[in-house]
Amino acid sequence: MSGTRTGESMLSRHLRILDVFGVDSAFLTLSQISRRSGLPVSTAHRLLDELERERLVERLPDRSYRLGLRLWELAARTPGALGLREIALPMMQGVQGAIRQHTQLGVRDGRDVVYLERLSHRDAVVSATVVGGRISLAASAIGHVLLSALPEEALADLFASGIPRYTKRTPQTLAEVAAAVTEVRARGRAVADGLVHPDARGIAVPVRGPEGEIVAGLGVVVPNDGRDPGPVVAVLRRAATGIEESLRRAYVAPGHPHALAGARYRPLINSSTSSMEYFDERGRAGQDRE
Amino acid sequence: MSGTRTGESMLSRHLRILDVFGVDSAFLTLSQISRRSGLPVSTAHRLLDELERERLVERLPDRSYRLGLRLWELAARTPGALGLREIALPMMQGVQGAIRQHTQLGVRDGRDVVYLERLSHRDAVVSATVVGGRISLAASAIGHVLLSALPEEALADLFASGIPRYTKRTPQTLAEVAAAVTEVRARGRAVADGLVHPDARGIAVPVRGPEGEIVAGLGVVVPNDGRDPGPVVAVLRRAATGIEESLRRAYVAPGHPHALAGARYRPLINSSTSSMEYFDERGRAGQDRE
DNA sequence: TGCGAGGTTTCCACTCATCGGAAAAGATGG
DNA sequence: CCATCTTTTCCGATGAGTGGAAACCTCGCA
Repeated sequence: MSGTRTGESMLSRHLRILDVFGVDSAFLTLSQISRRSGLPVSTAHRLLDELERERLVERLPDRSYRLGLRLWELAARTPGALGLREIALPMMQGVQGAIRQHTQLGVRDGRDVVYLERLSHRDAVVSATVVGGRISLAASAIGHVLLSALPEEALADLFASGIPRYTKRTPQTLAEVAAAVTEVRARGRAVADGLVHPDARGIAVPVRGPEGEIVAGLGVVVPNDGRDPGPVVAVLRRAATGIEESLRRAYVAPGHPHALAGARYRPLINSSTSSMEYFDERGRAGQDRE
Repeated sequence: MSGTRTGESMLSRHLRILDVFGVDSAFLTLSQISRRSGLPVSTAHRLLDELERERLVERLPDRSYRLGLRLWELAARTPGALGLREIALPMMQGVQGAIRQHTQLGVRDGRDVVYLERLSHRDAVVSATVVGGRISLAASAIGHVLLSALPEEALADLFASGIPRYTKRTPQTLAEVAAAVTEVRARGRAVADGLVHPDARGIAVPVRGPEGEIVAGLGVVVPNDGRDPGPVVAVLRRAATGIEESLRRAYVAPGHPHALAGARYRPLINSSTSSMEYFDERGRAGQDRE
C-alpha cells in the first residue's frame, strides 16, 4: 500500500515541481507546491530537498521555495538562443529608441514562439509576453513570420492542439492563419491586429541566418490604431539586416581556427524537415522500423 | 552483474548530462556526452531520450544534441533575477554608452558571482565572463562588492573550497580578500586589477534594494592601464542609483493591490543569515537536531 | 562490394532508489 | 491549553532505472 510506484519518470516529477512556479507565483511553500503539483507532501518534500541540493530551487529563511539561479546558468548555455540574443541586443536597442514601445525577439519552438529578449517602455501598450514566455505561433506577428518559413502542410499541424483564444480576433481556423502567412510571404513582414489583446498590434519581420533560413522574428507591439505600419517596418527591417550582418560575422566557417569541436554555427531552426512532423514533440529521432 | 544501481540520484544524473554542454561545446553527440559525463552509453542514451521528451535538450537532424529552449523558459521564471535584470537593463545601456567596454550585472550565489546580464563592445578588452556564467566572489570586482555585504566570518568560508588562480594576482589568501573588502566598505566601490586576466581591470559598485541591502553588483571591465577610476565610478554610481529608484518603484508594498499571493517583494539576497553557514550549499534548511 | 571501426539503438534480468502513508514534530492562532 | 495546519522523519514494499551485450547504422577505405 505504501510506496506504490507511479509509472511516471523521475524527470517529469522534478519538472512538475519546477513548473508550478510562475511569474505570478514565484514564492511557494511546501504545501502549496504539493497541492499545485498534485504530488503527495512527503514526495514533494523529498524532491524539493534534492532540487535544492542541486541549486535548482532555493529556500528562503521563511521556508518558502523559489526557483534557483542554476536554471539561469543552464539557460545561458543554450546555444543560438544566447548568441543570437547577444548579437541582436544592440540592434534591438536601436529599434527601441525609435519606436518606444515593446521590442521583441522570438524563435520557434514546436508550435510556439519563445521570446528570447524583450525591451519595454514604461508608457507602452499592454503586452502579455515576457522573456522566456511562449505563445502560439498562430497568435503573434512574430509567430506568423516564423510560420512563413515552414512548408504549407505544417500549418495544419498547428491546430492539432488547438489555439488559445485571447481575443475575438485570435485566429482559430487554418484559413485565417494561412492568409496571414501568405501575406508575410508576399510582403516580407507581418502585421497582426488585436490577436492577443484588442488594443495591441504586432509588427514583425524575419531575421535570417547566413544561409538565408529564418532564424528568428524581430517585432514590436504598438497601439492598435489604424496607422500605416510602413515606417515601423522600415525600422525593423534595418535592424534585422544589422543582426544578419552580425550573424554572418559570428559565423565561423568550417576549418576556421575558431571552429572548435561542436562550436561551429548551426541553424537555430531546423529547416530541413521533410515529412509532416514539423511540430513533433516526441523523442523519436529515428527511422521507422518494420 | 547488469543493472547495478549506482547510489546516485536521478536528478544529479540528468544534470550531469546537462552540465557537459558548455559555451565552447554546445553541440554534442551521444558518445561525446557519454564520455564527458562518465555515464555508460546506453544510460546516457536513455536519459537523453527523456530529456528530449521534456524539451530540456533538442536533437538535431544530424543526431547531435543541444540544450533546449525549455531551460530558457524555466530561467525566465526565476524571480528577482529576471525582474532585476529587466529593471537594470536601461541603466546598463547608459553605462555601456559612456564606457564602451563590458558592462555587467551580477548577484551572489553561494561562493560565486552569477552574471545576469552583460553588454559588450566589439573592441573591448578580454573578459572571461558570460551571461549565466559564474566566478569566485574573490576573483572579481563585483564579487568584492557583494562580499562587502557579508559579515567578517563569511570571508573565511570562501577559502573552504579554494579559489581558482586565473592570474598571479588572483587573491589566494584571506588577508588579500579582506583588504579588498575593507576598501569597498570604505570607498563604496571596488577596483580589481588583473584578477582574471592581467590586462583587465574590474570596477564595480553595489546596487541596493528598497531596504538598503545589497541586491547586486554593477560593474565594468576596462583595460588595466593606470588611469584614475574616478570618472568610471561616477558613471556606475549614477546608474546604480537609477536602478535603485526603479527597484523602489517596482516594490509593491504589503497590502497593495498588486501584492498577489507570493508576488510581493522579497530580498534577492538573504541578508539575515546568522551563524556561519553563509555559503552552505547543502539542503539542510533547518535547525540542528540534538 | 566487402570489411573494420566507430557510433547508435534495442533488449532485458537484476536491484536499490524511490514511493508515500503514517506518525512525530513545529507553527499558528485562538 | 487545545485544534488546525504545515513541515519533517521514518520505513517496508516495489517497479523504475541500470548497464553489459548484441544488433543495427554509417562511414571510409581498399
